[in-house]
Parts: sequence; structure tokens; C-alpha cells
Amino acid sequence: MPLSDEQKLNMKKRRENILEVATELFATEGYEGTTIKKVSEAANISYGSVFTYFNDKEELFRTVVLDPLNELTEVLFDFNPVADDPICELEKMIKTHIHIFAGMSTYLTLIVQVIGQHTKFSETFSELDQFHNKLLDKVSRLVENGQEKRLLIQQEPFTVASLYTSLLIGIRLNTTDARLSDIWDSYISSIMNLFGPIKK
Amino acid sequence: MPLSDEQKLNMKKRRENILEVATELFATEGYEGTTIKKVSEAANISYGSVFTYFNDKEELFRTVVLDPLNELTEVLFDFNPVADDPICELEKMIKTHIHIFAGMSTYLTLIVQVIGQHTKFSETFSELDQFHNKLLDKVSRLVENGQEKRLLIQQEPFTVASLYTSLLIGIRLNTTDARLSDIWDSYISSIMNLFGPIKK
DNA sequence: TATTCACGAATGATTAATGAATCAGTCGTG
DNA sequence: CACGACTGATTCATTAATCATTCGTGAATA
Repeated sequence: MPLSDEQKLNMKKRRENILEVATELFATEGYEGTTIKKVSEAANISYGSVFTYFNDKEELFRTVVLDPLNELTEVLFDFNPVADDPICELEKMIKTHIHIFAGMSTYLTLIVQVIGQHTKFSETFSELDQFHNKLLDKVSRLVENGQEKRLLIQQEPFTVASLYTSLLIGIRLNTTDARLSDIWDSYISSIMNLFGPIKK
Repeated sequence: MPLSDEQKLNMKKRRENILEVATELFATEGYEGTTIKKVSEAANISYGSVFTYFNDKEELFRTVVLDPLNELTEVLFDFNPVADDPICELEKMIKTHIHIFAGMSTYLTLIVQVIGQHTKFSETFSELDQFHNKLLDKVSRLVENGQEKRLLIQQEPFTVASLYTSLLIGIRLNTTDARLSDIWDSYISSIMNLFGPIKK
């Protein structure tokens, strides 16, 4: 009676397809502006099928927002706060982050909405906030490392880290036209200035 | 037959009250999540009355977003791009902008939504975009001025200006807890680093 | 000053449309 | 044949917008 492996795989694909089209819709139309009907049509499945994968609209939304966090952790936290060459590590980190942010336009637009309406999406936002705080902490430690080695000017490390993540999300917000990664690359050296590298 | 001055004044107050509560609702609940019923209740007027001041919901939204731009222009553009002391002018500008952004939490949350869902609110977004471009232009000129005087390191002025406005809106987005202006003040010197001031 | 009149703002019940969620029935597969 | 995914019409709630009606105020008249 249990489903065959092929069926399970099919359902997994179906589920992921729903999440994909729902991400796009939630991002462009907003939570209330996105209807289950629109989702089902975009995913080419029946209205009722959406509810076999998600109990209700709210669960679908929460999944769309929180599911990608796991794999995002791997790439976003991929830097060494106690590196011997903190400047080089910072540059690498910025480059990585910039490319991630350049490539995840739709999802990040959605994140922006959750942050903006954090009272409405308080539980979901809370998870994002935890994620953000962990990132802030790790960036802070790298900044601290750079300052101890006298390679960065003295600033409150947590403040700088906050400004850095603010800048990342702000760029994503301001860059509405789907620009090429080239443009994003040109930001890197300027962003580095935020950390106050000391020229020798 | 025309209305008395007192009545006109009363209607003006009523209208502004609607705009005020609608701003709050649109910002926290989103466009679709905000109902005319909620607006009328929050404004303590009848449902139908909302429509004597605004033809439809969309017009109410557009007014809420675009109306404040005029007085915002005055404070946001209040700096001199050809100042003799560009560094000082930059610091003053940052300080002014930071205080404006710190104080306009609700409205800016709304702006964030319009930018995030710019395909949905394309006409309204277009107006915001024009406003933004004018600001970018003026900031660029100040940066150029500073670079010509060799007080700022050489960077593409428009890129730096873009990063600056991205940072402003990003901070507003990331600072969800209603912090004191003190915290915002601590950002100022770090933000200055973005422009690459040359120490002498 | 008192009374009537007329204009337009204010009201909220009503209308027509649309939403989320349900559920009885169908279909596919092991 | 039996289990569970799939379907979409149905239900019930909620929405934007309308509209017939009421209410308030200033002007006109006596």
C-alpha cells in the first residue's frame, strides 16, 4: 500500500513546484494578493491539490519563507572569522554574499516583505531574525579579528556588521531592474570601505 | 451654499486623519490586508465616508504613498553639492538623513513594500523611482566635489551614492525595534566610511 | 429672530464578486 | 480491491463599491 519511490519523487517535485511558483507570487503580489487559485494555476494543478501538500495558506507561506534558510546558511556562513588574513577573508565574504544576493532576487523580495510587515508575520519573522543575528555575530567576529590585527580602523564591530547586512538587503531592494552581476561586482570595493580597511 | 471655512477645515482634518491611519494600516497589514472597513474604524468614521474623500482604495493608497514626498523633498535635499567643505557637508547630510529615516518608521515601511512589489504598484513606484534618482544625482555631485578636492578616494560617484541610499533604506528595514535616535547616531561615522574620506 | 429650503457630507445596509477551506466523488497504482 | 492522491463544485465569510436615506449647516424669506 505505501507509495512507490517513483510516486514519492513525483510528489516531492510537485511540492517543490508549488513552493517555487508560490515564492514568485508571494513576492510580487504579497501575501493577501496571492490566492490559492493563482498558485494552483501557476503550478498547473487543481485547487484542492494545494491543500494535500499544505494544510493552509499560512503554512504554505511559512514554508516558502523558511525552507530556503537551511541551504542559505551553508553559503552565507561560509567564511572564517579567525582567518589569518581578515582583509582577504572580508573581501571573499563580500564577494560571495553579493553574488548570492544578486541571484536571489525573488526570494529576497519576499524576505523584505516579511521584515517590513514583521508584526503581521511575527512568528515567521522571528525565525528570520534569529538567522540574521547569527550572521551578524559571525561577521562581527571577523571584524573584531581585523581590528585586533590593526588592519581595520576601530569601530564598534556589531554596528559595522549591522550596517553591512543592512547594505546587502538595501542593495537588493534598490536594484529593481534585473541587472547583471557585473554591476554588483563594482559594488564590492566600495562596500569594503564600510569596514574601514587601513592602507599601508 | 458653499461650505463654511470651518467645515472645510474640518474636512481637511478628517482627510488627513484617514491618510494617517491608512498609512499605519497599509504599512503593517499590506495593501490587500488593509480593508476600507479597518480604515474607517481606525479613523472613527463610517464606511461610506472614506469614499467621499477617495474615489477608491487604489487612490487612497497612492495618496498615502506620494503625498508625503513633497515635504520630504525639502528636508532630504537640504544640502549643498558644491560646498567648500564637502566632508563637513557630507557629515551634515548623513546626520540629517539618518534622523529623518529614524523618525519615519511607518511611512518608510510602506515605501519598502512599494519598492518590493514594484510590478504590482508600477505607477506609484515609478514616481518614487524618479524621486530617488533625483536624490542619487544630487548626492553624486557632492561626492564628485569631494573627490575633485582630493578629500574622498576615487570611486564611481554614482555607485557610492547608490550604496548610500541602499544603506539608508536597509537600516530602516533592519532596525525593526523602535530604537532611540542615539543608536542611529552611532551609525553616522561608520556610514561616512562608505564615501572613503581621506585622512590627513 | 424664526422658519423654510437646498446643498452636500455622512451613513451603513445592500450588492456583486471573490476568497479560503471543505468534501464527496474520481482516478491511478501496487 | 483498497489506499491515498487528486479534483473542482460547494460553502461560508469577507471584500470593494454603490446608493437610498439621513443629517447638518448656511442662505433666503418674512
